[in-house]
Amino acid sequence: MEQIITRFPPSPTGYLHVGGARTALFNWLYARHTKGKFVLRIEDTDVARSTQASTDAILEALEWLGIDWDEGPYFQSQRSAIYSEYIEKLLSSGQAYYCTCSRDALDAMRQKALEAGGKPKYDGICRNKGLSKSDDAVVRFKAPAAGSTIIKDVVKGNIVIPNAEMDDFIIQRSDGIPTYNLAVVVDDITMGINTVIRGDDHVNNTPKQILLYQALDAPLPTFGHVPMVLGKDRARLSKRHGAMSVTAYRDMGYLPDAFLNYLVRLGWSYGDQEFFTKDELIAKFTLENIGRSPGIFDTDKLLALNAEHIRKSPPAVIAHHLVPFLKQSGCDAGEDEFTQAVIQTLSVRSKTLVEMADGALFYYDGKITYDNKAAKKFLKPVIVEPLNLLIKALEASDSFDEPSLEDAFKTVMNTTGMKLGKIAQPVRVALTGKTVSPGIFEMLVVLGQAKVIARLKDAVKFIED
RNA sequence: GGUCCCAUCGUCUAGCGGUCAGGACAUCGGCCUCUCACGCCGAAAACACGGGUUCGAUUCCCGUUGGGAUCACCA
Repeated sequence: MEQIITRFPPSPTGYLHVGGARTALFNWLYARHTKGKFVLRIEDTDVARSTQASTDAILEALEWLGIDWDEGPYFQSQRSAIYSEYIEKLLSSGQAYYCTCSRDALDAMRQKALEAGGKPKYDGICRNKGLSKSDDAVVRFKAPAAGSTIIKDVVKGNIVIPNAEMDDFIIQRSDGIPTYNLAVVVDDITMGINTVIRGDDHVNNTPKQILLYQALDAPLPTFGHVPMVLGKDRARLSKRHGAMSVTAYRDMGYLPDAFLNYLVRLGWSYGDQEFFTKDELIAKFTLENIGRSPGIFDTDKLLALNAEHIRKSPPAVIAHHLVPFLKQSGCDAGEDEFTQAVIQTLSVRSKTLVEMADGALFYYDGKITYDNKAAKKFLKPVIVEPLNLLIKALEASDSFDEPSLEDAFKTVMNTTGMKLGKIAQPVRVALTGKTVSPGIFEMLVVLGQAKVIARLKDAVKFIED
């Protein structure tokens, strides 16, 4: 079988948003699954709205997601010679023509059609005028007025669109720049793209593109239109539903693999399986399992999945993503063994990296500042004696692993008659400043003998003052 | 409005003619427990409606309703 070549063609008019990321992911996964190629193409024919900053932002987001490309990025703005060549082909074969209708005339035409209850389309008035090139002329494609065009869609099945729906659409603007439909088709032909997975919102111009393929005598790619992502109110996902930008999720402390996992499950399934590593996705992703109905973006589920990925990822991987957050909080952390040990105590109780970083700070702090309420409740004179006993026991101990720590605590429990719970909370506050933290013993081990004893002594002093 | 798409628990979904309609998130109970989590056990929760086809429809067909998309010298 022929090698699968897919593509992702964002237009650089903003950041990479959730919906775009999902179609990029589907194309990327399919290419990786089939050992094919994934091409990145920047569709910047809209000069007025395209910016370099947007391009950079999109590339940055893709890199964070781990979606890499085999070819590109190509820029449509640099390919005008190719488009001209193809437009010329269409012109000389009589499948396209120049049109000099003014925008005002066109607007009036639409207005009139609308009032008459019809569809606002171009009436083809210049079609047989045999106009030649001029400054204000656009190039239109001669679309068939009758019959219908059929899309063989791998996710939706056959879609039949009456050709009457299409008018002689513009393929080259008066400034010489090709329009979207023409540029896409020429690019896909010349780049060898044979699989086009894109959003549902494109089904309506797919027949136009099919007509162009046929006029250009080029083989049709496989089309697949995936349903849109909706917001909570069932309307198409937009800014008012919250974060749209992929990198915003990075900044909120999501793991890229968790985000990918969520995105792919929104509209694709593999039996009952919910959790996927990236490699599993590559191994299991196929077009047949893409759903046909639109899905609502659910941040609760994304959060739950993120928590699961945090729990199941190797500490070294988490460390890589966590360290920037730690540094942002002003702590000098590296992706070292200490940080990884810290992560192991925190991963089961962190839903995001932001949360994890927050819970990790006390490990790195020099001096602990006590939460007021916590100190008031647990750092009281009655606990001074047990704390001193504990300090003694810990100083006497020459190993500092969990069993020996448990022994130390038992000694204190036996001599004071206190239960573990009564001792653990004050110790927790002494070590972390808070009433919530990882388990006492695992935390002590990571913190180490010196820090633990110092902090306990600080606490005793704090109470006595 | 024309055209196109879609329709299973609140949400994501499994199901591909015969199932007690399954799983996950969220919700609500309980267990575990040094805090918080994790984990475990349990509860509640769905086939939009109406016609067909069939011995039998969640499943196939048609219609209704509802939702979405799109109708530019934007992509």
